[in-house]
Order: sequence, then structure tokens, then C-alpha cells
Amino acid sequence: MIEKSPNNVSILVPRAVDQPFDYRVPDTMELDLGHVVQVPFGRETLPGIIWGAAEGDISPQKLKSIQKCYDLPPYTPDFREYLAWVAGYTMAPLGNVLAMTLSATAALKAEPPQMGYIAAENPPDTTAARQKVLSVATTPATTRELAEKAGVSPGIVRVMVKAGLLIPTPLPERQVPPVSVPSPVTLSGEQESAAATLAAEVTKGTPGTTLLEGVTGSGKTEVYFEAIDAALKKGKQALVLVPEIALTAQLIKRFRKRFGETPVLWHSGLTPAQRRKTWRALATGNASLVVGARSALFLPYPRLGLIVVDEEHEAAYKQEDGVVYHGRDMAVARGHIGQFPVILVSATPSLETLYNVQQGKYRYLHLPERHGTAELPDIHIIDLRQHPLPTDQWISAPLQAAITDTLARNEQVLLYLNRRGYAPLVLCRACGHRFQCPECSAWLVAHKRDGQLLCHHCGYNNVIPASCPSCGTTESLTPCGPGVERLEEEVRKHFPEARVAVMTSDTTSETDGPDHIVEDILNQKVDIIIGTQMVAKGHHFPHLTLVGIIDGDAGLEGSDLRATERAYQLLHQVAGRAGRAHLPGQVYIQSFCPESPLLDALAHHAREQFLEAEQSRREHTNMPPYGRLAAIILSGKTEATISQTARELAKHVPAAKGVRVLGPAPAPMFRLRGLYRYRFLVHATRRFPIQKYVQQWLDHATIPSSVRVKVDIDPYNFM
DNA sequence: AGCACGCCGACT
DNA sequence: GTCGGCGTGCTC
Repeated sequence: MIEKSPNNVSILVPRAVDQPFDYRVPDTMELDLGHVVQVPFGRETLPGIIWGAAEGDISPQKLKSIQKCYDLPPYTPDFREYLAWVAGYTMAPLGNVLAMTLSATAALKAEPPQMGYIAAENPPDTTAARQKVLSVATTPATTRELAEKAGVSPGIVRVMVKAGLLIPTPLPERQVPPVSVPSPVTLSGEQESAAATLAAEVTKGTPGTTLLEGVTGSGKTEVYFEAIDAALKKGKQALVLVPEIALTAQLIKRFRKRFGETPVLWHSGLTPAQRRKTWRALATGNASLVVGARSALFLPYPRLGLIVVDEEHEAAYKQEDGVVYHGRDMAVARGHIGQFPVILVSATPSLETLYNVQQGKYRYLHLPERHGTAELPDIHIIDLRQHPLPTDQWISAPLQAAITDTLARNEQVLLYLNRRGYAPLVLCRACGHRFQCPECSAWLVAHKRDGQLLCHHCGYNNVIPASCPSCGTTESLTPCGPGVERLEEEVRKHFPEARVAVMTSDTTSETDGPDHIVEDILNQKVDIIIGTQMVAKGHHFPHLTLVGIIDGDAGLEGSDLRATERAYQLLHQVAGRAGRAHLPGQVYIQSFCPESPLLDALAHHAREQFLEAEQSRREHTNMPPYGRLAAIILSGKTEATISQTARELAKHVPAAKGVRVLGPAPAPMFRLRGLYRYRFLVHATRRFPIQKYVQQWLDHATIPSSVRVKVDIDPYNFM
């Protein structure tokens, strides 16, 4: 309880400030820590959270009063502690972290009850149509329902409302009936024991993180469903994090089958109305099960009891804008602070997670492959030096032969190329001009489908011109390199009879998901699927037996320390698409470097060996998880100001043991969205207090306000 | 983050 | 003289 005298509290508001502000509590208001209130702040009116007793360091005449208290459960102590922890860890202002929790301001007010109408008592005699309406309006119903039931136009109903023949009455709270009957699944021995372990942890409320590892088809989902079931039975809320909500249609179906109802969804694509409804349902505790993107970690659950992080190795868990955080790491922290279990799920766990298992920080459950599932696919590496590609073609002879065989058996083919568009670069044969984004240090990608040159970093677009803008030559512009559209062209040329589908973020809308293409593939209306990494995830295509990886060397260049790990995961995942059910799978990987350890490990299904090599490389270079990194990115409109500020900052690098500062250097993407960018990398030992160090450094330097400073603790994207 | 205040250059 | 550029600082 908050001290009554002086009757003031400190309130945190969703603005880029690090401290709460003192406010006066009106005598009539009963408040407690964590309550959501409305306060005047500067010229604005904002929601705020009661954060503590008043600091009392402000003159009483400056104090403003709380305007109202919302009818919502207060933010729990562990949630508030978590928000403060996130602010400290990510070095973001606490108010910005709070803003992530108030992501649906309209949801703060209770929903006005939906109004319906009921027949007035003792209505006067009236027309037959009106009598009909009155006779069906015995219980509250909407205008449309009444019109339908009575078989009249809604206009009649509206007129009757005006005439007072129908009385407005609040509709009873609509109960959402379960879509189907829950159907607990039968689990195999190993699944059963893993599920029992997890369920017991949830039931007992044992805090701690568990890694649940198992290949696709090993029943991971069914196992963590049992943990969710235990949480729900205990009256707790359960959160399932997914890396990309657009790809979860099949997962949602399985939820519905297991629990009898559709879980609540939370992601950035919700309409304002859905957002409002979902936020309120979760904040009031009316909804217990949510499947969401990383931002769902910042909803004010009153009784959260379990977080499952599906596909925990996915890079999509990293939030890059605003408060920079990693969803998986925040989930672990949330569970730790809330003292409840967290389950990380993956077929290819990240090195960070495996390290934490080795250190004994995480518990570990491994699901062996289920008997009767397909055997591992055969992986063949095609040496492109021995099978050279014809000019402007990307499918080698052996792969082409394999496609022919597969099609002859009426089985499906997946060609994987992680490049959207037609060609990643366009140049002029006459003068050598290359099309570059005016806002970014990146080539424009040709998209033939819509005749455009696109920047994949900022969205800049331009019509593909007929002549070179530099030398004026016509018909000299040449697309260079492959994209999925160009691959499609080649496929249609070689296999004119085959039905081809391209699956990328350009061909599948975000809101209704890639469903129709997926359906066509499942119904065998497609023979050859061409796709970017979008196809690597979450789909079961039982008739797919051949996977061709067009560029097995992609994603290895550059400075990204996780490039090899990610490439392995992606290739492993794509390869895993081949040969489910009863059909054996074949994988062909085209490469100019077949002897690379990565491809070698992949071909021999020697993941352990690959991980050990990668781990020892990281250990020797002191890279995560053995060391720590932080990136500091300076950006601004004028290059001179940025480089000067960077040099100025470099002068103030504090000396400390166990840390090294690299840079400043132009960031790998030197220009992005019109801003110039310089980067420092702070490389420290594992136990080094990196946030404190960076804070001290930045505090001692003067940075002009025209320069934006972004601190990224544990950077993933090195762009 | 907003938003105002304020201190310098170029317009009716 | 004032309109407006955005650098600086505050919000209880």
C-alpha cells in the first residue's frame, strides 16, 4: 500500500524519460502500485503506471493531479521489475520500455457494452412487418439480427427504434463457443516423459529455462502443448512466442485441435480494433492463451505462468528498431523475474542456448526421431567447378536431371534461392553504370514482375528505364545474378509442362498468409516450388521429395559472426523439407566450395561436429557466447557531423580491463534510408559490465542532437 | 518522444 | 522589422 501522507505517488509515463514523475492523488482515489492511471504531462494527457511513493523532490505547487484510474488489474510487481530490467539491459529509457506495454491506448477504457434492442412493453397496434419484428425481439439483438430473423429490411428496424417501439438494451457479453472439442493426443514413450517433466515443472511453478530439442516430426509441439495445458489447468496465462506470425497458420490449427479453441494472436499486423480487443482480453486475464510475436512479451499479463519460445534459434526474434532486444533472451529474463518456467524449442538450437545448457543454466530435453518418420534425406553437393553453369543460368546439369526424375514420379520439387526479385544488380553494358539506391549503400534489385528497381533496405523504387540514365544507350541494361523470378523463368524454359509456384514475401500477402499457395502445394496443384527462406519454415509438404539449393555458398561472406551458424540452420531446415511421410528425400546443394566444413558437415549429417568447430572458433576469438558484444551506431543526415562525432567519441573511450573498442568505422551499410552511419563495436569478456561501461563512455562525451546514437547490446545484424 | 523556447539568416 | 530554420532543454 502507498503511504497516505503525503498523498503523492511517482508515475511512469510512456515517453523517452528514465524516471517517474510525482503526482498528487485526489482524496477520492484508491490507488495501489502498478495501477494504470491518466495524467497530464506537459501539454499532453498520457496513461501512466503508479511506480512508487513520491520522490518528494519537487515543489508542491508544481505537482499536477492524477485525472483518473483505469479499471484494469494493476501491473504486477514482477512485470514492473521486468520492465526496469529490460531498460537497464537494453540501455533504453524506462519510459520507452513502458510504451511497448501500452501498445493499444484505446484498450485502457472498458469497452462500452454493445447495444441491441428489445421490444417495448405494450406496443400499440402496428403493421404486420413491425409486428413480426416485435415478436422476434424478445431477447436483446442487433438491428441486423432482428431484420434477418423477422425477414424485413434493417430500415424498418431502424424506424421502429426511432419510434420507440424497440428499446435499446445492452447485449449480454458474447461467449465465444469452443470451435471444437479438445483432443489430447497420444504420445510416444519419450514424448510422454518429456511432456510429463515439463508439465510437472509448470504445475509446481518451478522457475528456470528448459531447452526442448528435436528434429521436425519428433513431436516437439505436442510435448509443449502438455506444458501449456498444465499452465491453463493451473489458471495461469501461457504465451507462445513465434518468430513470424505470418507463417503460423498450421500451428494455429494444431492449437485449435488440441485445446478446442483458437488462441489469441498478437502481432504488428493486427487492426486497431483487434489490437484493442486482444490487449484488453490479455490485460484483464480474460484470455489465457496467446500466440504472439516478440512484442507479446510486453503485454501486462496479470497471471503469466509459462512462456514457450518456438524456433528459439531464429534471428527474427531480434528487435532492431526502438528498444533493441532479443525476444528469446527477454523471455528467459521474464520467466526468471516472474519465477515461472520458460521452454525454448528448436530443431537446431542456437550456440548461445547450447552453451547455457552446457553451463547448467538451462535444463535439457531431447526428443529422438519418431519411429516411422522419414529417414534423413541424402545430401549431394554439386561442384559447380565441375558442372559449370551456362551464362545466365543457375540450374546445373545434375540438378536438372534430378528434377526431371522427380517430376516423372509425380513428386514435388523445391528450389531454394534466398533472393527476392529478378536480379540483385542491374548494370549498363555500354558504360558500366550500376543502379544504386539514392538513400542506401545498396544496389537496386530488379523486379521484373512489376517492372521496378527496388531497394530491399528502404523500399525506394523506380521504374526500370529503357535506356541507361548515365550514357543514354538503349538496350544496354543487363540484369546480373539470379533472383527467384529469374529462376522461375529458367524453370519454365526447361520444364514447360510443370506447374510452378513462387513463394516469397512478394507473392504472399502478410495478412492472410501464404495460405492459397500452401494449399495448392498440399493439393498437388504445384510441381515445382521456388522460394526464399519463407519456404524453409513451418510447412509440411508430404509430396516434396527433392530440394535443390541454388546457392549453397550464400550468406557466408561478410562480417557477421553468426553467418555460418545461420547458414547451417537455414540449409538444414530447407534440406529437412525433402522426404516426409513415406517418400525418401534427396537434396542437391550447388556450390563453388564443396569442401567447406559447413557443407561437409551438412552432407554427412554431422551437426555435432559442425557445432564443435563453430564453438571452438567462437571460444578462441572470445566471441559470443564466450564473450560479449555491443554495437554503438551513430547516424545522421550529414556525413561530416557523424564522422566528427565518431572521432570525438573515440577520444573518450574509457580504459578498462577486459574490454576493447573497435572503430569507429563506416557501418557495413554506410548509408541507410538517407542517413550516414558509423559504428563502434565494444568487445568484452563474458562477465564484463558492458552496459555500465557504455553508459559511462556516452555520459562523458558531448553528442550533438543531430546525431542519433543507437546502442545494440548483443548485436545480431551486423548491417 | 513531443513541444516550446530561443537565437540567427532572408524575406514582405 | 518578422518568418522560420532546428539546436537545447523540460516534462511532476
